Amino acid sequence: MTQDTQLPPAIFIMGPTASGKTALACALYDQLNCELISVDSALVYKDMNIGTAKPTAEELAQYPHHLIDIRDPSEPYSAADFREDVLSLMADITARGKIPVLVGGTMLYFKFLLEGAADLPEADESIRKQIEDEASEKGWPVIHEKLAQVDPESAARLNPNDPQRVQRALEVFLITGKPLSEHWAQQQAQSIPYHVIQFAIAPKERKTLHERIELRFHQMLEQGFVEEVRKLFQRGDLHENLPAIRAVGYRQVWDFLDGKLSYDEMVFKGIVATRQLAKRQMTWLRSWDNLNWLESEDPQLIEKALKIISHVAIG
RNA sequence: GCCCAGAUAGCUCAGUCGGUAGAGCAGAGGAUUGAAAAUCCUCGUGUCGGUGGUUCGAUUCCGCCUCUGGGCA
Repeated sequence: MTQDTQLPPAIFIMGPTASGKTALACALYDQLNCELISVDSALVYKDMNIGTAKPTAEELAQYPHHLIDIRDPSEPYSAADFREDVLSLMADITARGKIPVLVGGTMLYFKFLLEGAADLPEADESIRKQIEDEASEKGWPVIHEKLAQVDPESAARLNPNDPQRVQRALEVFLITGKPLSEHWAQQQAQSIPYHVIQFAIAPKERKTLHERIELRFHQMLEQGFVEEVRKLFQRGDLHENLPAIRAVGYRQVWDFLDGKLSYDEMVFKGIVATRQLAKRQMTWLRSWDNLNWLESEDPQLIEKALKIISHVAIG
């Protein structure tokens, strides 16, 4: 990726969950002429506040974030939706003479923004259901074989046990009559029209991150996380297959409310799921290009970030 | 004090009719194109509680000891 300093600046703050991204973003908001955009697949949902570690209403009043509370938990949001929303927001913010500051842990969203995405149809619930019904009857390997007949390239790439991707590849073919691999081949290289300064923030030691995650999960429970999920549970129109209800912590509390887990099991599995999320986020970050790494526990954190920003973007 | 059952990977446990052992979970690494806080892949040496005996060979059989459950007094 080339960094063209003629382009307007944008700042990314990425990192695993519980690493202190929000605090850094708010500190930058105090120092820079900027607007904050959340890059988080769970913060988009209304009525999911405690378990997503969403900034509080007071914090949001002082530090407004775009792309928070923009969907009901019953309405799925996607990486492509994000790409469209964020590009339009970034253009508006830049037009106001401000710097867009993107903060979050949903790495696929950042990737879509940086590298673009193929021109593909959006999810089709009826086709997905049709594929799922067949899969539950015959098993996913049979669906994979079916995919191999129409899109051998994708089938070779995908594991037969990966229902989500096998389903998506077949879905794309059924909607467009063209294999996913062909859509990819036709994809145009898209570069982001901003001069992006990217920060990654994480504790120095994995152990520290694990401690922060465990502490935070217990704090969420004290703050009424179970009651928050109970309200969603009692609505009656939500279910475990929705992206919102599959979110870390929500899924485990949901299973507790459904009688599938004891309270202690819920707590253990909730913490474990959060650790595993953080691990996957770190995997993205390790091979990410052009990162400026910051340590969560560094007392000079904000100064260091500001120095890099003034160096690269303003100075 | 006596009887019974246990003691094996970080945790829960399986197993070896005697040839030094393997699952699940946890953990680690990786992948990631409209669900991504999702989904998937790879990775298992540990005085088999201690000690003595039998044996070519004991984690496995036997004795004793320690600890943990449960029962009887």
